[in-house]
Amino acid sequence: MLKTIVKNKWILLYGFSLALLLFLLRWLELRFLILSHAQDVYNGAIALIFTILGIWIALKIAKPKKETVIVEKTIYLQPEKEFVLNQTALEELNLSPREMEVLQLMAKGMSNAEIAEKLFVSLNTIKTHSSKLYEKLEIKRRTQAVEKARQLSLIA
Amino acid sequence: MLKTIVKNKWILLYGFSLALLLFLLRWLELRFLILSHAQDVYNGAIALIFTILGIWIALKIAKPKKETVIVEKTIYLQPEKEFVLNQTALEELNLSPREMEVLQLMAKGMSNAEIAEKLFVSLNTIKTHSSKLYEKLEIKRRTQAVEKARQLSLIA
DNA sequence: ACGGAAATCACCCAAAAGTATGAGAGCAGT
DNA sequence: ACTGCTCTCATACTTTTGGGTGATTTCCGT
Repeated sequence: MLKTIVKNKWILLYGFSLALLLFLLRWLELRFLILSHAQDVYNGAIALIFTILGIWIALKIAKPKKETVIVEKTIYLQPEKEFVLNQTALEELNLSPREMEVLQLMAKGMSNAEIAEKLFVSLNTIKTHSSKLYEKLEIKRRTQAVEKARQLSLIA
Repeated sequence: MLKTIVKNKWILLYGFSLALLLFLLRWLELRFLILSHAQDVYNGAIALIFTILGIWIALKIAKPKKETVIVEKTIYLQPEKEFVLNQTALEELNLSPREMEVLQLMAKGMSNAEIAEKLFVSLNTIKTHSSKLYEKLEIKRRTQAVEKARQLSLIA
């Protein structure tokens, strides 16, 4: 059942890619035809395209004229205490590397979706990791995870 | 359909890479063909001239960009072992007493429901407080609140 | 080669959190 | 008395998070 679905996705995506490809080829062909039949149109197209290209290049490369607005922002810096990871607690909890990673990103206030994106995995995967994390830490919520991890010196 | 595509990043990337590659090859081929024609120099000239024209236009048109320069005023806090509430930051944020209370309970890993019970108000009230809290702290989520409050030494 | 752990992902459902909006009560300063 | 702020609560809706289950793949140790 699941296998079938996965297979279908492949086919769908393959078809999509193929369609895109054929479209591009067709477009190139058309361009080529214009070249051999209507030189003027072709020249015009070149002119237009390269004008746009020029504009684009200029906008990309040129240093923007700047109008500087200065905003002052106060930043409070906590002098770093040397963080020492609690190796003992870590081993006792038996967290996997990936789980630790997720825990750390969690503690930074990232959402599951953000973590998923950062680690380049799916949202579901992060959910699985976090669930196991909660199990191992014997907690219920993500804020408790952060709290507990801090207490155990698992994170800074 | 879209959901499916998003979920299969690898497949999507593969499809795109393939399409891009083939497109590139086609483009090179076309370019070679063009080079064998007589019109090329003329076309090249047009391209060059209009590129330059485009650049010129862009430079003329370009609006000055507003650039916000944030000047960071760093303040180092004393390296104390005991927790010292950052009074300055607290005043700047303009958090109400109730909001502070909620923030502290949040940091302990309590859920909104638990906080509501503890403070003997309704869940909706806590939601209102937390929303305002997020607004004032310029954040989106509860874990970020804990993180930020800790950085600012608003909580232990 | 087999078993187990880890990592990945899916689907469904439920709970918690968050957003938007409105509104009333109380309190302090002008 | 008027204004502004805080605290309170509600309703309705969306998003995020968490729980449970099961599948697949890879890698590691026996």
